[in-house]
Amino acid sequence: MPELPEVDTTVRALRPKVVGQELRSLRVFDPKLAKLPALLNFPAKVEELSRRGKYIIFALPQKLLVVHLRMSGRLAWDEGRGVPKHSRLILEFPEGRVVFIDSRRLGTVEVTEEFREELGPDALGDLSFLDEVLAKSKVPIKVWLLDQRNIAGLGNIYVAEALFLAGIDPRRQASSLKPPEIARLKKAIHQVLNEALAAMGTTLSDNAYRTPAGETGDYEPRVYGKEGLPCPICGTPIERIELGGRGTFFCPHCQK
DNA sequence: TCATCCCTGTGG
DNA sequence: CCACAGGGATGA
Repeated sequence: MPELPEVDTTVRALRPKVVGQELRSLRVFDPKLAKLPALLNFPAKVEELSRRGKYIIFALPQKLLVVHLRMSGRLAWDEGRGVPKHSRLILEFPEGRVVFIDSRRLGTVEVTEEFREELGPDALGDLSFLDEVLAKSKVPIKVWLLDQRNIAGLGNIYVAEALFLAGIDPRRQASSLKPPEIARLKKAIHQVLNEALAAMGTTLSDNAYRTPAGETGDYEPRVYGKEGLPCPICGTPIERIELGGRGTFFCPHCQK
């Protein structure tokens, strides 16, 4: 579910709750995560909470607790004591707890000493590197933008949205983009991400992403998931194709 | 570079 | 029942 805006919203909401607080214990509800508690010494003060791409990093003394939400994961903050449905892990703090809820159980949590993921530059940062790098790749631009080693943070929704705003067909070879198109793409990526951040992300369906406080994200996609519905610009029905094994939505008239 | 797999839930 | 799902690792 979560892409950069959802992860960033999660981190910003949790930061004031956990930074400087003592992590008292981990409660595990999924055998896949059974080894985690033994890897930490409790209590462990949270020194920092940060985002790298779509990863969430709790910095503890000498250790990093690294969470990736994948498709259906989310982090909730509450002061309750029960175990919410689909809980996989609970981080206990004196004044509340972070609950890792993940119905599909594809999310990952690990403890390491050093963050070692091959991530491209953050999608929210300076995108001037695209000028040079896109020219070298023959893969469809949609597939290129989804690869976190190229650019970190974009996922299936916001790639679709950015390519729509930029007026670029997702099937185009990355190397075929002309300078004006790349300029439009950079602008579109930042616009879409900033819109989504302002809306606290995208909640597509009921049981999906929520902020840690349980609020929905109110970003409304223009083309993602809109197959058959009229393009918001020209009215042409939005098409759905498959690219890189993922559903891909676009306007065949506006995106060339 | 592609298919397959990891999992479970939901909607048509 | 099958198709599909906001992600990513893996092996062919």
